[in-house]
Parts: sequence; C-alpha cells; structure tokens
Amino acid sequence: MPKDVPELLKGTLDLLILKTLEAGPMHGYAIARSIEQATERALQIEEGSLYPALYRMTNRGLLEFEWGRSTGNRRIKSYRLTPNGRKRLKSEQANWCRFTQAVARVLGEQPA
Amino acid sequence: MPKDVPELLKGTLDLLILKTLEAGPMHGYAIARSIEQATERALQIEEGSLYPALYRMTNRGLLEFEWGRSTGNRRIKSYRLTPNGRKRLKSEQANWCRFTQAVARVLGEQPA
DNA sequence: GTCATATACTTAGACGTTCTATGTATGACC
DNA sequence: GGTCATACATAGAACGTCTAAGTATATGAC
Repeated sequence: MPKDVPELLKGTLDLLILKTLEAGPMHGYAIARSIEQATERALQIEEGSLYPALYRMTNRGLLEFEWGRSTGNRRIKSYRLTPNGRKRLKSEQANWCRFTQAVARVLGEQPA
Repeated sequence: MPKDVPELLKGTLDLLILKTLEAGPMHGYAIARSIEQATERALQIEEGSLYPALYRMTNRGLLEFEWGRSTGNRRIKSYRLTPNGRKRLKSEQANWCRFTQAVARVLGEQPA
C-alpha cells in the first residue's frame, strides 16, 4: 500500500494472509506485522484493508477465529485456516505463479 | 481477466499496455491481441477494461494517438508512448519487480 | 499518577479499476 | 444476404483497498 506499489496489492492480499496463516494461528495485527517484516517494509498492510479482508475470508469459510489473549494479555481474535482456506491457498498460489509468468512474458523476461 | 486470475490484473494493465507500446505504435484492439498472444491466452484483456484504460492513460499524458487506417482499411486509433509514458513504464516496471519479489518472500521462494 | 506509545480491533465512506453487457460500424467471405 | 472478425465506445455494477476516525488496554517514561 505504500505510494510506490499502488494498486498492485489488489487480489494479492488474500493470498498473503492465507500464506501467513499456513504457519499456524495468528491474530490480525500480528499477520500485518509478519507480512511487513517478511518483505522488509516493501509491503505495508493498512488496518482498513486488513480487517475487512479477514471478515470477507471468514464469511467465505476460508478462515475461522476464536477470541483469546495475547502474551501482553490483550483481547485478540486468533485466526486459522479452514480446510477450504488451505485449498484456496493452493489455488491462489498457483494462480499467482501463472499470472506473474504471463506478465513476465509480456515484459520480455525469461520464462521460469 | 479469466475467472482464475481474478483481481490480479488491477494495477498491472497499465504496465502491460505501456510495455506493449514500447515496441512501437499500435491500436487498441491490436494491443489486446498482442498481450493475449504473448501470454498464450493466460491474460485476456476485455474491451471494457482496455478502452477506459487507454483514455485514462491518454488523459494523464502517458499516451497519444492519431486516427488512421488499419491494413484492412478500418478506422483505428494508433497509440504511442509519450516521453512521460516512457518514464512511467520504467517506474512501473521497477515497482512490479519490487512487488513480486516482496510477495515471493512471503511465499517462501528464493529471492532473485 | 499521568502521558505517550504500541497494541488490537472496528467501521463508514470514498475512490479507482475492472467487468458485464450492450451498442455502433465496417470489411471479408461464402 | 448473412455471418464473422475487426475496431471502437460506454453505462452501470461489482469489488477491494484506502483514508480517517474511533474504542480500549497495557507498558514504560517522567
């Protein structure tokens, strides 16, 4: 979401969240931090994008959550992948690969 | 735009158009065909996305066009890059690289 | 003890891009 | 004359993200 990566996040945020949760349950705020850290701040996840995305994905049966407490004793919603979420992760990751390879072909790079 | 590459195109269509026009002037319909062919149909550019994008980019000074005739003697708008369009192509291509590398890090692939 | 800061979640409204769907017009071919 | 591919146009909806505001609580500094 930084100014230099304008619209590119669209359609990719779900994939990033799914992939981050593959490692194990995590709460929303921690998901955003994890992605930011993994990308060395190249991707920054706004809360106004993050939480709506978590709702969407929960409503679609990709995630479930339970209320809990963080190590700092705060109320958190601990999210985890559902079986459907896992399937979706696989398919979205495959789509992402196909898409980036297609773009790479237009950009004139060597195909993978 | 095929169902399996749902939102991913967002923010990337401009880059694809700019890159396609780097090779030389082309009209809208041909741009779409060129991208589809280069990606072996992996990316399909809808006319309802294409023409609004061309207007946007023209209004922003990235493209200019002149009316002409195709080899089949049809009226066409022949688009070409402006100097600003060339600059934009460079920066968008750089953004795209940074973005895909960031996503790759989250997905656990080897960085480039 | 109170103030600033980081954590953690929520949500309304705006924005921009893409898609669906439809329309026009023309040339080529049978 | 009918069908198909070419070529451009555009209204309206759908969707995801962002801006910006809000609530609440724990921690550490002073």
